[in-house]
Amino acid sequence: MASIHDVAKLAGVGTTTVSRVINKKGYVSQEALEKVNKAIEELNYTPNQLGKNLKAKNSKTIGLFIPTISHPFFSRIAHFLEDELYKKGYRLLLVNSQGNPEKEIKLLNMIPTGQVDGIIYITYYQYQMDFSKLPIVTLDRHIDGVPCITSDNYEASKKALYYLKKEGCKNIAFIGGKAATPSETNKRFLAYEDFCKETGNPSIYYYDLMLHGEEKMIAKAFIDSHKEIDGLFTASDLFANACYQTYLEKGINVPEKVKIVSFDGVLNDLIPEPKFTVVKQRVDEIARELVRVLLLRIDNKETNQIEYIPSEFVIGETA
Amino acid sequence: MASIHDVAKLAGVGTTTVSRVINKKGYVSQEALEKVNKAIEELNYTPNQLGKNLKAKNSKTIGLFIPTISHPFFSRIAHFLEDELYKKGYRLLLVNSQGNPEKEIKLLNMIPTGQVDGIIYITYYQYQMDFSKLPIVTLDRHIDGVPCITSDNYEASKKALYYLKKEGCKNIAFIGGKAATPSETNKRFLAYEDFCKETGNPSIYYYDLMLHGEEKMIAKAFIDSHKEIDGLFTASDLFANACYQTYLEKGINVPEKVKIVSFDGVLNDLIPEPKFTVVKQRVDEIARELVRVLLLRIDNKETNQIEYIPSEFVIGETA
DNA sequence: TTGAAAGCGATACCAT
DNA sequence: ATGGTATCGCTTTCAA
Repeated sequence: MASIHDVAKLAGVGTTTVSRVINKKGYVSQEALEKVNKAIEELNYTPNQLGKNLKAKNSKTIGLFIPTISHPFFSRIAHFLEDELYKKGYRLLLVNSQGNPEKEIKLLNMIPTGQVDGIIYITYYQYQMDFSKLPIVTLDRHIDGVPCITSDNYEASKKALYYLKKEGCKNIAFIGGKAATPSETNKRFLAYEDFCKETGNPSIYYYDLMLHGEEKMIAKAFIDSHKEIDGLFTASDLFANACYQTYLEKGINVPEKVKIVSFDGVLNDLIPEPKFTVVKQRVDEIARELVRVLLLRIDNKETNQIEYIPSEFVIGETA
Repeated sequence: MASIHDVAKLAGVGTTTVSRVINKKGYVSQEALEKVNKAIEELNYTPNQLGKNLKAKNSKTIGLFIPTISHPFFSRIAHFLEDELYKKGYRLLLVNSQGNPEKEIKLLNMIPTGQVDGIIYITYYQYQMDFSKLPIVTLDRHIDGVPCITSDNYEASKKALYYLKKEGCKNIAFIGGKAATPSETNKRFLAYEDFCKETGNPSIYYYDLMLHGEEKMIAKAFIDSHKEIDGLFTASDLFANACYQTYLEKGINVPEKVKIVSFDGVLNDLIPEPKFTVVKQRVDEIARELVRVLLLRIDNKETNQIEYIPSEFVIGETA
């Protein structure tokens, strides 16, 4: 592989001149320019990024720490993140860490080793580590001194709940998983609690630590023991789908007998029917903000501690 | 940030000795070892990977070129790829390139620039570029001189079709998208054609270039104009789901009136019901082989031109 | 056992 | 306008 020295030698100029040509920076005579370009062509030369990285002390790469890319919400956000980072001249390095906290700790080291310039942090584990000086930004999760981007979980949930009430539901239930760490997503339940207090709606809910994949089982047991439910607010699309299927099996019509509103909106892009009525998170906007704030942080600029991205309420066929 | 020189100076030894300690390589006296470790501790030193990369002329990073990570099959394969690469000491760099061939061409450059040591190539675009000398491996797709890993599309499809026949279907149809480039996935249709010839099953199919997201529309039109169908082999889970929903709307019972078998199996992990009867691709095995073969290639070792990974036939509720 | 020094590939200061 | 040279942080040869 040819290096900048080979090009310089062949062109009969110094490496500085070659560097100037490559980066279109500084004064280069027409004559030198042509000689250098010819040499580059001839040697099929490509500047080595590793050398640049070392000199520049950055890698133009961002790490994405995610529980698993194999989940529709996470893969969607990853998609937009990669797009947005590419536009800003960065690459995205993917790290799935669900079920492997050691891996996460080990790879957090990619910041001091220079392999990544910063990290977008979307995972659950908790350590006693000080993140506040690191170039990190989180989605949904609260970590001391680390900026957090999140949807307007509370307001959007309230809106969804009042919509169900307006549509005539008298016994609105909540079903959703609880986050293991302090997270904005828990405000979906908080909104439900407040809604019950405000309106006198009976408090009927499932809200606990759980694993992905258990939705159907939980939904079934919950629905079986709560025949009075006529409105359902689910904290995720996967739960909404599980509930919808459960009612379908029982021959209970949705939305006539029971109305369902879900928080998320990613399943609608994947599965054409049923079109769920959802609080749709603006995944593209969230990704854009995560990137914007992280790059500010890398640049040692001031950032907000937390930022709320407005979601959309989309009426589908389930409520 | 402390460098190896700072450590050497503080410990009162040469950089060589520090390097030996870090990499546990070569002879180091007990005394020197302790001094170095103490200095490392004191300076909170972490070896810089950028320097290592430059010296070693590799980045221990593999690029994954994928149409979009936001598709259940691709995100699943990405999950397993990252896992497997991590075990081998590599990182995964993600590139979504659907709708952006220029991006793909530009980033292919990460090989000569040293940003990635190799590429796992799962996209559709076609250029007149010679890939045969590059450290690349593909999933499903044929490119001259590039190793290809794929499922046993033909045999598995045949098996699925004969299963439908055995279950009593007389009018078995095929529905699926056609790949724009030479790809093993097209053998799903080839198997159907051969099946019709072998058994005298009438040839009823949709097989054309299409976009993700059009499944429902296509399925509906196809089913509307082919009332005779009593068995359906779909080339993807998203199609199977679209067909299932269409029959559901029409009040036609699956699997009693129409049986559906799908190729893929990723939707079953996401959505609990219906449990589709599927040819389930061994995504974990595929990922393992992609990594194994790519690393061989990077190492300039001989590899097979193509490798078939056996899939599993899983009986669910739709056939 | 140890360390000085060269070298990986690129950039940039500074003199010319 | 141009190029010699030092430098980024690390590994490795080779001589001591």
